[in-house]
Amino acid sequence: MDSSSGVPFYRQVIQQIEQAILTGMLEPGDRLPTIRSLAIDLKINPNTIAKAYNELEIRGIVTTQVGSGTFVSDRRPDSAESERKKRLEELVGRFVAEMAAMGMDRKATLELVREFKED
Amino acid sequence: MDSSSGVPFYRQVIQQIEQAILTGMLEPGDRLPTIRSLAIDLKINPNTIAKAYNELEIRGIVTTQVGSGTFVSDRRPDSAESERKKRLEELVGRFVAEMAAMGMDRKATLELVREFKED
Amino acid sequence: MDSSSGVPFYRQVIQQIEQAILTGMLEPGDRLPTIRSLAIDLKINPNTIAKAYNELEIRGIVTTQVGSGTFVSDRRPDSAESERKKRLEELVGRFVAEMAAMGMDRKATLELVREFKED
Amino acid sequence: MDSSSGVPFYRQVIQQIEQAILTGMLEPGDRLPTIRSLAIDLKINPNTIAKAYNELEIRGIVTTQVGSGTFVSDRRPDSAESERKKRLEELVGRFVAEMAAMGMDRKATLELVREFKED
DNA sequence: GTGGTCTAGACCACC
DNA sequence: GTGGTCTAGACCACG
Repeated sequence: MDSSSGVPFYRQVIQQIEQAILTGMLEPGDRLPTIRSLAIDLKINPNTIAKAYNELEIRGIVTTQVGSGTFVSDRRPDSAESERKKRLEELVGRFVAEMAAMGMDRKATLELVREFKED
Repeated sequence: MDSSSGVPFYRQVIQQIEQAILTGMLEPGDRLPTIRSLAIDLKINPNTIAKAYNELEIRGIVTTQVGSGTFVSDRRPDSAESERKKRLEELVGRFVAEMAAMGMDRKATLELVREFKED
Repeated sequence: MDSSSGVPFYRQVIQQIEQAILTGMLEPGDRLPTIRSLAIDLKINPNTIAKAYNELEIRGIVTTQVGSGTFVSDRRPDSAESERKKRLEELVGRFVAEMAAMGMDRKATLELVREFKED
Repeated sequence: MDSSSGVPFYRQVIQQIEQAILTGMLEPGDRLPTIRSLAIDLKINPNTIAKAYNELEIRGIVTTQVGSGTFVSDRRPDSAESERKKRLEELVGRFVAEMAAMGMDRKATLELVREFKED
């Protein structure tokens, strides 16, 4: 959890779970950590996890069995390709705009991306 | 104004003005639109514009002359170089991570940035 | 609010709003009651209303402008056509099954749907 | 068992048994499946079946003979007509509302119900 | 004054 | 022990 990013905790949780599903770390049918255990792990309030799980359920990404847990839903992200492209487009677009706002043109931006080293 | 992006209006205003200065559309000494006229233009609350102008003034990018308006200041918006670098680093880092999360490696990411076309 | 029905308050709120949109009492662009005013009206906790509004937003039925209110969204269910069809199929399927479980065959079911009068 | 409907399993079991009695599939004096066999059949926890049978007994719909099984009692399940109508009304109402929320008017809804084919 | 986020805690239904 | 519902209250960002 990154409390300084301004991104709400529950949204960070959602992203991480979507991430895990995308990368195959979580597969359809897999059980998510219980609300309480994850809350303890992340050191945040259980209700915050519950809110994240709830949104994932409304969006059809997971399903909930009261009394037994929360599971990755079978429905695959079939919206898939088009949705994925849309999201990539959006990601790149926002990045280019932010870099431009910092005074970096496309060439300079490319240079920075190329040379970026992960910690 | 993009009300669906989650970026606060006042921050969008700030970015657009910085952008305009960077591109030369606004030059040192130029007068910015009045708070009220801009508010009407953008169809948002005048307080929101005021907040943006205020933050721009704090950062030394514009100066306010009570009674006559708000002007682009002479000082270039060079918020200390180190700070700037830090922010760029952060921007690029987050972007690279998000793209990786979508399954794009550095090469694919560069390709997308290179080919991105603004609307 | 019917506290004896077993249906959670927030779900009752959702249904009533969907209902109001259905009947045209609420139209795209209309502003919903504020969370707090509705909470007072219905004599329940504001957070409960917020939960209902939140779910409506996730489902794309309303949109929220922090600071100014919650509005009936104009976007129609743009969720990709295939996704939409799937959901409709699911909705109808479950309904037909439930009616069958109550001993109603297709003909009787159609009759009931045809004659249903909104409150 | 429909785990996505939100209706508790034990209540679904109750409904199905009431249903079976209503339609004559089960008659007074008939023996219900044992708790364990039904649990295996439906792939749910035996406690859940037990809870359903228990509630049916409280309501006088079945009687239990320890050591020999659970039997349909003589009293007919006539909580009957008014309750039944209320439930049907509710079922249809919610369905119509959900379809409306998906942008389907009454006519389109009827069409979908008419043409729905079970798997 | 608008909604958003987070915490905390109580009580319930289900397995 | 699982998640669900509801209340309460604090603090924040936005208009």
